Amino acid sequence: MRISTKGRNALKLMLDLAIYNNGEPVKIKDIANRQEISEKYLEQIVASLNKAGLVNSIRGARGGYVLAKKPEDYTVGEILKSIEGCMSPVEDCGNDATPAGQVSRIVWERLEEAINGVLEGITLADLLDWYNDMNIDYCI
Amino acid sequence: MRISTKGRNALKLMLDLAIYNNGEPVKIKDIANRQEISEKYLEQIVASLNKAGLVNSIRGARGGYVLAKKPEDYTVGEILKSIEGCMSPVEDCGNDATPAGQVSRIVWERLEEAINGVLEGITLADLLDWYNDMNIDYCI
DNA sequence: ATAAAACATATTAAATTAGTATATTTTTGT
DNA sequence: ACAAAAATATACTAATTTAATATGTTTTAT
Repeated sequence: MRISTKGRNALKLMLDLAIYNNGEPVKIKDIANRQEISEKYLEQIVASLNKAGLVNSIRGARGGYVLAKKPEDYTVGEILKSIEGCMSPVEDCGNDATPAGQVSRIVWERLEEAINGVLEGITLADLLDWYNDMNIDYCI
Repeated sequence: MRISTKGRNALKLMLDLAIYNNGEPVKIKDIANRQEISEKYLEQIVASLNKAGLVNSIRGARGGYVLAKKPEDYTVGEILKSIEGCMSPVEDCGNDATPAGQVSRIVWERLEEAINGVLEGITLADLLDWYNDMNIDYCI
């Protein structure tokens, strides 16, 4: 019942993009240094985010990535789902036709609903706010 | 973000024990046939449940397993946890000291709370009720 | 005694995860 | 025009986890 490190790193990457969200594209190299994640690994992750349309890429020298929309318009759920597929606790929506399987499905459905409730209820803007609150000391 | 099949089979096993919960010990062989799960695989699973004290075993011929307490006294959470360890979405309770890591932790904490809320809120007796409701047609 | 059951341990095969490695393409600055 | 910097693409690998299977042993009722 774990979120993969890939998913967690995707969230960090998106938060980093939100933090450094001034017109300039943000380089993977810089994110890699700041977040202490391998550059090549991050490239794989951002490729998925790009394919999902969550980020825009600018190629070539002075290129990088920018958010495709405003931080408040991303939910944590959509970011994680772009990496992990759906957040269901069982695959195939648990299509186990046995009696015990059908009974269990009620559990999995309630669980998925609760998970989605949390993840759709938190936006990238929330993460950014928390980040800023956390660093309020350094801003005096 | 998946519940393992081992965990799901553990839940089916416990439900089966609850269904056939008349003084007699229930044989793994019978559970295996009813739930269509390999006998040897089930033995591994029930060994964990036994170690966790969730079931009692009766050895020897005519032996088997019985629930250690009443169905209403088991939560789905405790059953799954005895197999899967804790249900936290990140290991080590997410002790990532980086700023982005600390912000992410808020998400994981809320998620774990929601997951536990669901899983601790459903008991084995609930599963049994749902099972009986499901089969109400056959009881006429 | 023997059969039926739990119990114990080792092995395996496949899938997943978490990366590395290598090369190509695109764009900017000089 | 050219070099450097960046994204993009693809292939590979090593470790771990998962989902079993296999082989035996111990215990107990009949």
